[in-house]
Amino acid sequence: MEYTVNKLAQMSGVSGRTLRYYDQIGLLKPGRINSSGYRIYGQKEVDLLQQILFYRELEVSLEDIMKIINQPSFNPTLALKDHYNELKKKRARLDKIIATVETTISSMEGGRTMHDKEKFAGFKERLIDENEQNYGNEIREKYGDETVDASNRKLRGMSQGDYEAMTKLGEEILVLLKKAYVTGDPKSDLAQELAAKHKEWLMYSWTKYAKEAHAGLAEMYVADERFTAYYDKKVKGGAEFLRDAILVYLGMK
Amino acid sequence: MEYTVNKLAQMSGVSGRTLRYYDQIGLLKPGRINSSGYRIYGQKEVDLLQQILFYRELEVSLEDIMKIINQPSFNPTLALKDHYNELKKKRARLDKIIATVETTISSMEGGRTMHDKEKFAGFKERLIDENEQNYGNEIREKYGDETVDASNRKLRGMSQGDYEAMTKLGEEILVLLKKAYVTGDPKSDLAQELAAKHKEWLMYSWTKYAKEAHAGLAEMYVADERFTAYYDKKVKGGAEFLRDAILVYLGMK
DNA sequence: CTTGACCTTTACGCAACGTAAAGGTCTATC
DNA sequence: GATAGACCTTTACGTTGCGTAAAGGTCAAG
Repeated sequence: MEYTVNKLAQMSGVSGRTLRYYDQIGLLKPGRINSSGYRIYGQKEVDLLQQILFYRELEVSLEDIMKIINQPSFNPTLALKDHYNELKKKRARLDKIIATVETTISSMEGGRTMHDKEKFAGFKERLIDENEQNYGNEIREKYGDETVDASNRKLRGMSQGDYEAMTKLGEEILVLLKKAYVTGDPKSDLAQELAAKHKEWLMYSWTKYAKEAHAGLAEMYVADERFTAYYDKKVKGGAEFLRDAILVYLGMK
Repeated sequence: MEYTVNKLAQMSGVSGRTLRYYDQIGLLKPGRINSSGYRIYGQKEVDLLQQILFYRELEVSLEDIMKIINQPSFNPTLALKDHYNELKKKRARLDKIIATVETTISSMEGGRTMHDKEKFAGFKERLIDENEQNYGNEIREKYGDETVDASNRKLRGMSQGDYEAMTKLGEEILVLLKKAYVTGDPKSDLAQELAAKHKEWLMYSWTKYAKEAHAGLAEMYVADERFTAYYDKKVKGGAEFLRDAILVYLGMK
């Protein structure tokens, strides 16, 4: 069976222009040219075109496709593996972008000015939730809690940079707590700066901020001895002072 | 603080050309032009550039960025949501592609245990490889593409005979599809013969057979319009019928 | 006053085609 | 056998977001 450009085009789902272009760059030349200069494609070309379209579907560039099908010394498997790695990188980038867009939208809707890093954290939490909702039980049954928890940790795992920034901020807070504590006044500028920084610190791991939650946490610092111990380690009475500063900051005291 | 193009470029991590381009298309114009015609950017422009770069990172086109930042009536949240949907589609496509590449690679690998003829071809192949590397272009010039293409087919693991047999089998499959389709039953003997022949046909090009890969390909026949067109050309609904027959054949339906 | 680092505009190049435009060819019908 | 309409040809500009010369003006320092 022989075909003219547009016949072949219609058959294969590409445009005539595409076939002419492939001819032009030497990727797929017609089997012969008839007396009127028409391109005539035969069975061989049809098959080759299918191969070409297969690779094109895989987002291989025409240049690389040319190499794959024209040069016997070229290793198609290796080429595909390279390409595979590129695709994975591309998807990783895309995932990151999608996450950012999503959090950007939700922060736009919430009308809050969000920390870039906070946006990331928020998305991860939601991811974990969705993941758990959809596959949690199944995976838990199949692979055990260990696996699920590990994956959650991973999802939750912030970027190295975020983690470092958060840790650093946590240290700053302790230093600031010591300085503010000597003022003895939860309303002092230092104490209020402390409270603000504490909120900022929280935002690394919280997806949604509510005054009540912040206040509740502050109370917990005093009520729960584990927290108390953590802040009192730096300054005796530190937990209590921090709570008071936060309550003032929130306009609750 | 004021900056010339390249100062701002260095500060923001883009190229000077990029800034000139943004000026050209009206996306970001310098605050003023000095007496020598130099572009001078102020703080306002720096901030705007940062906004622009933020959106650019999210793969928003410059045209859309322009809309977002220039038109007060334009709803950025809606715009981002549209964009978000596009991104998700893009990722879905990418996932499909990656999956296909994976199965293709694994089917390409898997050793050369398949066809005896292919093993033989393996020897010749190495010969051809060395030959091509040294004399490839010369041969192409002297004997034409025909010769080289013939050897390519060998590289792909097929002898001329295999190639013809495969083509013939491919045609048989189309005929059989038509016949089987009229039974209307993917479980019918004819349909199952069809599926078996399809597997046989696959084995010409696959080095390793896996049910999952076969099933995946069957799904692709329906999902990918090019394949669908190919099989539907013979019988309307042919691709779908073939897929069902294969799934039954594989015990997956 | 020259040198070299900066700035300017103009313009071609990239990937993979889409889309005219201007013109030749085939086929069917009057 | 003329003519319309469908199909083919080549040429060439447009698309996106710049990179990369090329040809030339400007500025600060030695």
